[in-house]
Amino acid sequence: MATGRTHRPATRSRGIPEATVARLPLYLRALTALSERSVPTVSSEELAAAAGVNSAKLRKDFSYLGSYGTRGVGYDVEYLVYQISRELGLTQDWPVVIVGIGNLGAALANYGGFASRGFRVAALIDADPAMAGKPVAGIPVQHTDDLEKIIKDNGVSIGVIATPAGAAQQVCDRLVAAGVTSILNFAPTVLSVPDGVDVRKVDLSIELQILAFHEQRKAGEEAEAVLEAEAAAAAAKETGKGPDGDVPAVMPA
Amino acid sequence: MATGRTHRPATRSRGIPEATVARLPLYLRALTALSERSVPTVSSEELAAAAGVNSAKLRKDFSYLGSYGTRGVGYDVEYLVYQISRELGLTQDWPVVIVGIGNLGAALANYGGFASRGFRVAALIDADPAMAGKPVAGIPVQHTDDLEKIIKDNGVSIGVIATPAGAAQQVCDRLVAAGVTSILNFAPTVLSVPDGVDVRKVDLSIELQILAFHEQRKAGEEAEAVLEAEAAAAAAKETGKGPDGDVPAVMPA
DNA sequence: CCATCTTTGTGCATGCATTCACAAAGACAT
DNA sequence: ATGTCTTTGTGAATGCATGCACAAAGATGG
Repeated sequence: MATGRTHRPATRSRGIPEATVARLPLYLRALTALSERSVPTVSSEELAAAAGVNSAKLRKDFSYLGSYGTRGVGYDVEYLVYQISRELGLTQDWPVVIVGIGNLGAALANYGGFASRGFRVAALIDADPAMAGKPVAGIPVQHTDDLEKIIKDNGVSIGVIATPAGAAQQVCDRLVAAGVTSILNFAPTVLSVPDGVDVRKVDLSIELQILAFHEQRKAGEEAEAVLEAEAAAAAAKETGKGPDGDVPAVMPA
Repeated sequence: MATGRTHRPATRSRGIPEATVARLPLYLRALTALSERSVPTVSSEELAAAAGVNSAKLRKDFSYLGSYGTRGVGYDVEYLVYQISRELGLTQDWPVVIVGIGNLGAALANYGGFASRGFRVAALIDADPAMAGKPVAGIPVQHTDDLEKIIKDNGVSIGVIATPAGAAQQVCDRLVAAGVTSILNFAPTVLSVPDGVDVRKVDLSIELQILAFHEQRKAGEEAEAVLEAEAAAAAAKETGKGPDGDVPAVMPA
């Protein structure tokens, strides 16, 4: 942090909970869709459904922003879009650099939703001299040597790292030294950064592994249920009594 | 869920907390790196540092898996790699399909970390007939028409959606109907799925918006700190007393 | 102007996650 | 063996997030 304080002692920070912040973009997206359909107002129930959360949570989330709803009616869509945008800092322009223009970096550069909401790809940077000058998504790739200058000239404070894992920490260090204070990391590494720099991580392989865990659990439970059912059937045969009714019926694989 | 029960009543599920599951891949990656360097054992402190968490959390996480450590020594790296892999279901092969082979889909297909850990790209699927047959990452793209057959023939239970937002729900429905029970969604939409199907979402633009929020907050606090410092300076001038020592020194921008 | 009906905003209870702090376990030296 | 030293595993305390349930607010119709 620029002041050298890690956590300033709760001075006035209106303190929107992190979990709420993470949902605001979701609401914003749903609201934008409503706005495009010229829907004037929306109830917490409807909006919650569109955003995939429950309505009590949504109302509590909004309560942190202030009282923007009208009882008996709902929320004014346009007004709420504006308030959330402002709260998220999307009413200003955020220049972003993407470092590492491989498959993923190129995909990110081409990603439309990037530009749509206050974010602007200010530069693409790659370590491969052969890439330099080549346009990707209409933007010429620049060489890593100029990283610091690019950051400073464009006033960039958000950087996206899409390099191989091995290069990520080094790139990160240079970004931070040049003044970047928020980093979105796609490389499969834990980045270490000084206090005051935010890092968010997007990791393909981790997401898949979490899915695999649940997938396995589901398979295991199913097998277990089959065993239970068989045991129950055997017991029934044994004692002459039926199953206790609490065992779900399952088709043996 | 195949049994029709949404939450089976805590029957035996050894109940590893979700937050822990989400960290296991992180530990696994750190452990794999250690394993490659032939490090035999590691303490919770060291491993925690490598994974970017604190050691108490790590120990508690591992305690859900069982007692695999040795007091006074630490954890056996190889053994732990095996245990976590098994717990995550990575000792088996998970065929995966990627639907939507645009920039992002292609990047995912080319992503190495994909194949490395138990996951195998079984097929690439796209709605564009012009793509059909074209190889991406060495795998020929197949047409959406054959989606159901592909899923069934390959026994796929995990699907990755990298289509535009508009197509995502429809693709999702077809995947689920064909037997997929875990979905990794890159499209910026809320997917609705029946009970028993897991969805995880990766959303670029949401991550950036969260960063923007914090970035703005930092800027705001800095400005506020400047104001405070100025006020304090003014007050000091006024009363002849110095600042109270609790106000951080700041360089005015 | 009053009654009714809808929908918000929030106090409260509950449950999950994190962190602390320490006793118990074991290695290792003497 | 015995004592020391390291490091785990875990009870207990705290803090955060979720969801319920309802009172208060306001719209709307008669």
